[in-house]
Amino acid sequence: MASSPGQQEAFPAGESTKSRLTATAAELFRTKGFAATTTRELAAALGIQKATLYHHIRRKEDLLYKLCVDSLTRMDEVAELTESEYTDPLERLSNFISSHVITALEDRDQHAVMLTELRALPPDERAEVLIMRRRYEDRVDRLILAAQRAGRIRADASPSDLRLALLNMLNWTIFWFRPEGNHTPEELGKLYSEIFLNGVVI
Amino acid sequence: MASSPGQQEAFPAGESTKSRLTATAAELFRTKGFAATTTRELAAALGIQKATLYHHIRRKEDLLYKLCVDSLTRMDEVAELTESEYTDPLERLSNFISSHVITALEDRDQHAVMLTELRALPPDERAEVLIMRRRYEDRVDRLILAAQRAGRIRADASPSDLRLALLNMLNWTIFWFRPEGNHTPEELGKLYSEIFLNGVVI
DNA sequence: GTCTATAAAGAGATAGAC
DNA sequence: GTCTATCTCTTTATAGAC
Repeated sequence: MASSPGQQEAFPAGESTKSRLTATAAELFRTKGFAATTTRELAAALGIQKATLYHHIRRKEDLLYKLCVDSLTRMDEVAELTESEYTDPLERLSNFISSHVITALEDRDQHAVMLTELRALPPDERAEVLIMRRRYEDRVDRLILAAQRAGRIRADASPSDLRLALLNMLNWTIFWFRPEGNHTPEELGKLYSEIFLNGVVI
Repeated sequence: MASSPGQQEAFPAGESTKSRLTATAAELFRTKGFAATTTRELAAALGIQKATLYHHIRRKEDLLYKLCVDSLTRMDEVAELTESEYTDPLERLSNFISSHVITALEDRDQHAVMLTELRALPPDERAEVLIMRRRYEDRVDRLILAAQRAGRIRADASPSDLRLALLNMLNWTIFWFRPEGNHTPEELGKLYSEIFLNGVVI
């Protein structure tokens, strides 16, 4: 449907300020950190004045909160979908690893900010995000427990200990991954899945 | 030797301000982030006035720089020592993993700050620290390459790719490790060594 | 080595016009 | 939806006495 007068343009020349806001904030927050990113820098990166920023948000923290919620919502949706596509416990686990890495790296800026800048959120919003994170971790624990009960992976370590080891390996990737680098997210997901499941020893 | 008048006390009642400064800064920088930690908070945590802080340091960044250098110096010393104690490539690698985890977690605050707050350093100092980091990474690459050449671990991935996977798993631990938690650094080092080398599949 | 007092700059956020 | 102008508070760092 074509846009009618008085409404916002259906096909603006560039993306609207609102839609660019989140991505631009995510990039700055990831590279400089939330506290070290000023509203002046953010406005400049968007090509608008500081004051205009406050037409779209109430506070700087609003941006961080939205980034965290969006990122975790997407991670959970993808994990749910991946889980539904397999039944074998080990296949579920290895495909979870790949799709976690791919999704996190496709959304690198937002995902990195969600993981590392959570402490800058006001207490209530931080608590909300922590609940979402916990829900995701519980999902991983269940995948691991299922593989243990099927006798496919070691059961002398708790699901949460194995989950921490796994997410350690996957999450730190955000600190050095570059889209223009040597490997695609797909390749990294495959490598990490192989290492976590089978190790590097021949 | 006893202290003589005019010199600093040999056995002060508490630790001197200077010696407490680094550890206190490390703790604050790790928990709040460098940018979000104010000199007021730091002074308050030390029980001194803000101005007194500037008798010991020139700038807030001085503290960050010292933390990074001290942390990396210690990591490298321990790695060197561990390497000298073993000759078998696989033993060298597994013992490196354990001692990396133990040393990093014993020095948790400083190590975490070195890993996550480097971007807050002025360019020249950041470059210096990056060189030290690179030296440490090269050491890990050599350990991995030696094990590959001995035919003990997979050689279809480059040393740097395997090193990134390994340090991913080890480094993220700083975000959730608590000294009072379920596991000692020794136990975690052993678990991560087993997983990296042999995987979790039975 | 520590203090009180203060300078100077930078930060988040708002008022009100267009 | 965006602007210019500005308020108010916080920040790092220094001056100078004890």
